[in-house]
Amino acid sequence: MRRSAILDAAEAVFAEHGYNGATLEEIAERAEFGKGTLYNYFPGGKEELYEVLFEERVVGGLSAVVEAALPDARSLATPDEARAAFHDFVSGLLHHFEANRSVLRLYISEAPRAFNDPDRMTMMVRLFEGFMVTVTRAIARAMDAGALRPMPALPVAHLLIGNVRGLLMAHIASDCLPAGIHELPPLVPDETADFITTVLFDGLLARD
Amino acid sequence: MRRSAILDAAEAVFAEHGYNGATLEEIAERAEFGKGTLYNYFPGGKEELYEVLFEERVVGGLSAVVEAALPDARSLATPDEARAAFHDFVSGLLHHFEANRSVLRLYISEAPRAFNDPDRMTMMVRLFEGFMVTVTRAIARAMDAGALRPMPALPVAHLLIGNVRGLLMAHIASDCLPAGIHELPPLVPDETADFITTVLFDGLLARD
Amino acid sequence: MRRSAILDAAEAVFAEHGYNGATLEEIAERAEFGKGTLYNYFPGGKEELYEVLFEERVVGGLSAVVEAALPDARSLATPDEARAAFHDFVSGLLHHFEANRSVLRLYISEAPRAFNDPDRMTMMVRLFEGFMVTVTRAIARAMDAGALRPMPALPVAHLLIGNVRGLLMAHIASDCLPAGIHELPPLVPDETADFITTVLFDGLLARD
Amino acid sequence: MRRSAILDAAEAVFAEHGYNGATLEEIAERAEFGKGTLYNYFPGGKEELYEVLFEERVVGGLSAVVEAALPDARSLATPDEARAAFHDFVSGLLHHFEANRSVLRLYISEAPRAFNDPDRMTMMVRLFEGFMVTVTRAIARAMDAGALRPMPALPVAHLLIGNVRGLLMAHIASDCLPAGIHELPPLVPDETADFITTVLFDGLLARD
DNA sequence: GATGAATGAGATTTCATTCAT
DNA sequence: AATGAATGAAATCTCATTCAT
Repeated sequence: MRRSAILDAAEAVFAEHGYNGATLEEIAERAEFGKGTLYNYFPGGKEELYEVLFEERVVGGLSAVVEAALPDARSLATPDEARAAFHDFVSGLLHHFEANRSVLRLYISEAPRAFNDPDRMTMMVRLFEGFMVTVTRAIARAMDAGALRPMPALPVAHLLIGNVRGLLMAHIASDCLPAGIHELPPLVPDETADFITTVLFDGLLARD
Repeated sequence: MRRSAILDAAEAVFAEHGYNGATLEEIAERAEFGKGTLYNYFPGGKEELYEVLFEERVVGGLSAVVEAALPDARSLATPDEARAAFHDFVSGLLHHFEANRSVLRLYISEAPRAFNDPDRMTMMVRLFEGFMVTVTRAIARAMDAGALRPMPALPVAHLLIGNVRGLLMAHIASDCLPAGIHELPPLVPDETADFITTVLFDGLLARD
Repeated sequence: MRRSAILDAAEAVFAEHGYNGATLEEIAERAEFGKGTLYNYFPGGKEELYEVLFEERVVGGLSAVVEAALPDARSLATPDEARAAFHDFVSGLLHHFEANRSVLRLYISEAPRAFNDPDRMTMMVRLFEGFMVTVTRAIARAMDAGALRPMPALPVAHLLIGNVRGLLMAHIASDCLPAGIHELPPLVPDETADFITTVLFDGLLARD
Repeated sequence: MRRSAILDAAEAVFAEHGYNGATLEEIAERAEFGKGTLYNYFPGGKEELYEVLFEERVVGGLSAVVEAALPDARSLATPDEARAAFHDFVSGLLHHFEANRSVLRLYISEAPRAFNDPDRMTMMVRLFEGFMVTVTRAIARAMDAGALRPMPALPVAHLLIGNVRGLLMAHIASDCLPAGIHELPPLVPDETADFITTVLFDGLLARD
């Protein structure tokens, strides 16, 4: 209860100001707690708050999405099945992030902090490992079944995630802009999922 | 001379520690200058150093690559021409980043700082605008010529960039890891460019 | 019952970490009470705990020793009687502290805290007054009886106490040291009492 | 210059409030420096300030005294020579501390902090080692020469130091007291040295 | 121009104490 | 009487920036 109120506040403040710009003062204030209370729930302080947020909210959310869309039980044996499944996955990600704007901000803007510190990077890799494994396994299954062209599955997974992240970055960039500088149409999850799925499955080349 | 020695030092230190972790002390030391001297060359201090670095090195490098591979003069009228041109582009990016590791680190891990501050974001969008416009225009040309399937060109540009960034992120992540946690094969620019081009142009679906 | 369980815990924790290093959290934990309960028994909090400990355990113990060895009723009329009595006193102190290591730690390392605060110093002086008076009176009696050389009795009392404290400090110092740095033989109360008594009564000068 | 101004301020503040009660704020204020300046001179912060103070001022002062009074070259072959030398030593200590009140306060009230931390204790033992060795060696020489009764020299050194410290503690205690609670006459270094020397060399026993 | 000592705002963190339950 | 979550004052320490030399 209290714990999640603190996490809510931390999520908002980290998303708005970034890890370094966020102050415990502001988090405590927004949570309507004293500063010291944070340390009762998260003795590790700022860093622990950040990690828990990533674990529970960022990765937790992504995992829920991937497990809903790409369970091991789902058949990916035909091109249509594969396309439908990955469409669901991409669409799920977009819906999830649309509904959790500040989680998205955390993911996009704060995850790269890990590149400056091996410990943080190790933590991140561990956190995202399950997620990546599930995605990669689904891709491999579809390839094994002959639905997808045989390729190294892990790089394909990175491409897929990179596609989603690329579009999301472009879209939240506009949130941060004063006005009309960026002309992207609003992100409509299902249309965007169609778009990504089409490019990725059918390729950019014109066909007759 | 001095100026670029300072920038070299700043590039290295920002890349290693991130914007917040970098100290002017260390930059000055590595540049073999006094701290005060930095302010003669970059009166705006740390923030200006960061901006100049992005402008001259990150964006400058990207622009050189895109202009080499996708000049307006290059014909993109047939699928093969388009494929070859974009392959050159991706390959150029990968080669550039392979040769400029710390620029890559800046691009991947420090650019997202912009999401926490509208001013910085505006700057970033301006800086990257030319680059994005050139990529987008090339895509649009190939579509207009019938080489590529007609789609909104800007989102496709974001996808393309996102693909490259996704793979690069995965690769520099392993640099930051203790050992053997991540099993990606070493990034070979031309093979990786083949891979990205194939997926993007032909799609993942198996074809007979 | 409860009260003394709390004092036991406080004694241990103060002895181990010093006044400032001790936390009520740890004291409560070791006493197996809630933190709030401490305030039911010792409304003055940390400071009161410390004072009570000094009064009941440090000074209380010292007073018991001095009253056993140097009661007003004990005859100190001859050199042998005086020597025996003070030997008993010193030996009693050493035995007491040997059996109460953490009381000793409190006495040696935490009493000096009083020097930083007149109120605490006043308290300390009051607490130790009875003890010092008894020692001083015994010395004065022995002097009046002609057993000891006439000298100002109070400074002699400080010397005597200082001797004991000096050796004790040297000995507990070795407890705190990593290994073999300090070469003092183990403190054997009766031998050490012999030693102190000999020096103090007979002097260091060689005699024939 | 600056460095010693900071040390002067730190000495005064530590002496007045003790290690824990002292704040860097107050030290900086008294030194008429900004807080940050302290860290230019003493990067280790409060702890380093404290260590340097002990090394340079407390131990440095004691070593100067002991080397002046008890150099290896001084003959301690007869009782009179020994008595004179140790009288000089005690008198030197008392003069030194009379002239350096806050150094005395540091020595008396802050050195015991070491008992709560092995690292600090190790440091203290190292710092005081040279001093103790010199005193002990002088005692041993006097014993070897037959001037003093043969006894273990190190414990005798602790007794001697303990005597001085005991009297000093009694005297600075009165400084901390409101008024007239403590009746010690003012400490007159040479008389007090006579007193200590007499007790220690001739013993307390009355002689005819 | 070059320097680096000085600065102090501002951040994180600790913990004695309170008080509603 | 017993509790321990909540509190926030207060402490240490960092570092971008200034400016006299």
